[in-house]
Amino acid sequence: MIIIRVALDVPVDSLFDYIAPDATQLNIGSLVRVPFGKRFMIGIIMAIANDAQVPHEKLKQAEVIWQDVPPLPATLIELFEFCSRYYHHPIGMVIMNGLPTRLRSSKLLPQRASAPSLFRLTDAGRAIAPSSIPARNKIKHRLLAQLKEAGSISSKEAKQISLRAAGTLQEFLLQGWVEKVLIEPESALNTSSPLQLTAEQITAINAIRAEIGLFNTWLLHGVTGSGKTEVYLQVTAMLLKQNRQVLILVPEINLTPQLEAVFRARFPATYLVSLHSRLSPVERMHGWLQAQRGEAGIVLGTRLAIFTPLPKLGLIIVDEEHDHSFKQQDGLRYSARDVAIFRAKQTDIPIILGSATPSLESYYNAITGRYRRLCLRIRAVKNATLPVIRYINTRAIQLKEGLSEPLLLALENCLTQKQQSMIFINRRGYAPVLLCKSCTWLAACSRCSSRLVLHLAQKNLRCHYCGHKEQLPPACPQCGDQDLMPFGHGTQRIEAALAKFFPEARILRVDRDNIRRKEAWQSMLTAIHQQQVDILVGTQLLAKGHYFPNLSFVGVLNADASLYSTDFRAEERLFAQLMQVAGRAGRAGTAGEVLIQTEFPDHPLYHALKHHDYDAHAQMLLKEREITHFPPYSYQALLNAEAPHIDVAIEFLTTATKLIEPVKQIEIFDPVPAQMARLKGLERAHLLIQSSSRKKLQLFLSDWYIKLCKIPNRKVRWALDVDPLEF
DNA sequence: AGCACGCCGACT
DNA sequence: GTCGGCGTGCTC
Repeated sequence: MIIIRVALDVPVDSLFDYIAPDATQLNIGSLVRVPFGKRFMIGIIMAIANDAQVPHEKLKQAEVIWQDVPPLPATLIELFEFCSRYYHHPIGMVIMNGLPTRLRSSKLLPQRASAPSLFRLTDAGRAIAPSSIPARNKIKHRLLAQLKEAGSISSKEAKQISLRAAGTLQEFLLQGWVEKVLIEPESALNTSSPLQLTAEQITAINAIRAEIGLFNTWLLHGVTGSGKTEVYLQVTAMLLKQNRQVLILVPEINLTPQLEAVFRARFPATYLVSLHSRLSPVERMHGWLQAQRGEAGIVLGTRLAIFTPLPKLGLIIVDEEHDHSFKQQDGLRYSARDVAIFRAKQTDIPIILGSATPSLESYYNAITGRYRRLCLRIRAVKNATLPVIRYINTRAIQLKEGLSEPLLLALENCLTQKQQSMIFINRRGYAPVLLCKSCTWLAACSRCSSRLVLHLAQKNLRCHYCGHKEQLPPACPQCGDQDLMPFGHGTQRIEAALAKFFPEARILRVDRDNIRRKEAWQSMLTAIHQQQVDILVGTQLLAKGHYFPNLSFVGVLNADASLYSTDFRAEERLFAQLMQVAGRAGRAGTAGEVLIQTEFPDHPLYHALKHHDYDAHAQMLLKEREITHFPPYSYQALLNAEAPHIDVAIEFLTTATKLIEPVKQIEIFDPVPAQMARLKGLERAHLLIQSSSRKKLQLFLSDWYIKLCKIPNRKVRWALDVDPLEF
């Protein structure tokens, strides 16, 4: 009897044994449908054995092995196993987290989608007179017409004519009217770039190319506008020429279309697949399968794309590596950047981490020699200099609707000179607080320990943490006073204020509320580029990776919020954000100016920012981290617990600490309520574990995790977060 | 995670 | 007498 050991999507850290289905090819990594309890599930064959590890009477027979999906490659399974070990998460759940949902559903066999192929008109096809085809056969006529005009048609173009065109093309193929042409890998090394490369870019490209077949973590540290993308493109070109695949990770869905367009334009003959959570399940599955078959030369996606099978992988690029959205915050709490580094090492290929403001972890690794840093200090665009940064002390000055006189003046200047300007405020909605003038009431979320944000346009109050919405009350629910006062400023309020101050200006607000619709952001970008906008008002969405050629002024409001935060990474994040925002100004020949309204203009962060001195600031933060013994000078793990009542969560954590025998080099902190103590109706607490040795921490966690699973677990949901970013 | 089994309170 | 609350425990 042959036994297969199967990983399933259940929160149990073990495999499940089944009798192999009769007379089928058995492969490790194959998808298999098995009976589990009362239902059926999809699992992965992890091992094949002669004997089961459970009594024989318990064994059931697996139903069917998916033949249409090739088995997961051994290296991908290894990657999953690493994640399971490192993040202490059941292997089955790790694997299922990495597979497209459509493959996990037990719906039967997915249709095969291939990379687009090219159909070229043959001489026989050219000789066909349109009149010989019945007029009612519209698809044939249109296909033939297009073929005669262009000489060839890709399956993708054919699809645009009609969804049934693929069948018609097959008919043409059988009749010998067209022939199938393989799309060639990048035939020539495409070095023609629109710009003259800077010396720094050339140095970086040559350094990476010189060791293209070896594992290396390259930290591409380049100021905004220094042309990091060009370095990615040049190295990618080299690998595509060698018929290797390139994986590119970007932090946000909003950034995929932009980078996708750049890569598509540079490598028109390479098949590019983009993978992110906004795709339909079928689209995602197809992209994944095309990558697995090696048909996709470039895979570009968000963090989930790190788990794509890529048989010919030759390079990984992580753009904006410092971005926190590479870390998944629930389920498998992995960092796609860190997993990417493991994967590069495993495959023995280079990985490029790109950023204008590297995470302190990466920066530290670079200066200690674990990573190799390549610096781009000069902006690649001719005549573009870094913007001048000035501060407005808001404690010494009167504000009008949250805006200072110098800032309004600068905006007016831009308007008269017909240049674009931008106001950055990291707060959506109209006002972050709504309070009653006569009593103490303020609008709070019933499910979270948060304030409700006033959204005046929609006349409602919203919780930005759980998404709860409620109608704006006409009067104070506590004392009945009708004088409810919005306090503080959000994007909507600033937009309204600017409209009042500059009635003739064209103002565009950009925040999450505004770009919900799929195409909204794209059309806004077009409007900005066509200079149909004078003043942009927006959140950090505006700061990330976009190029606004006519933008010469940036105003920053309310940046101080995170200056004296309890989160030890808040300052690092703020600095990165401000560098990014400042980098928007003055890129193409126009001198840029940045004005920051702050109560603490003397804060060291602002000093470093003024001189665009990332290194000075990073060195300063590193000193602090060293003294306080925080990452990168220590490694952390967080045990999170949530329960209907905080006491229960704390009690669970206290029990958890009691399971620990004192271990050298492992620091255990006291259980404390989380920053957002209440979220979505549950109360949360956590416990921090810290060690200067990653290895020691891992050993400890492995042992502890087993014990944690055995705690009789009433109503407490808990999870381990290794290398946590949020507390 | 699901899903069943199981043991105590208010209903046709 | 049963319907149903969700506490406990298992799934190969």
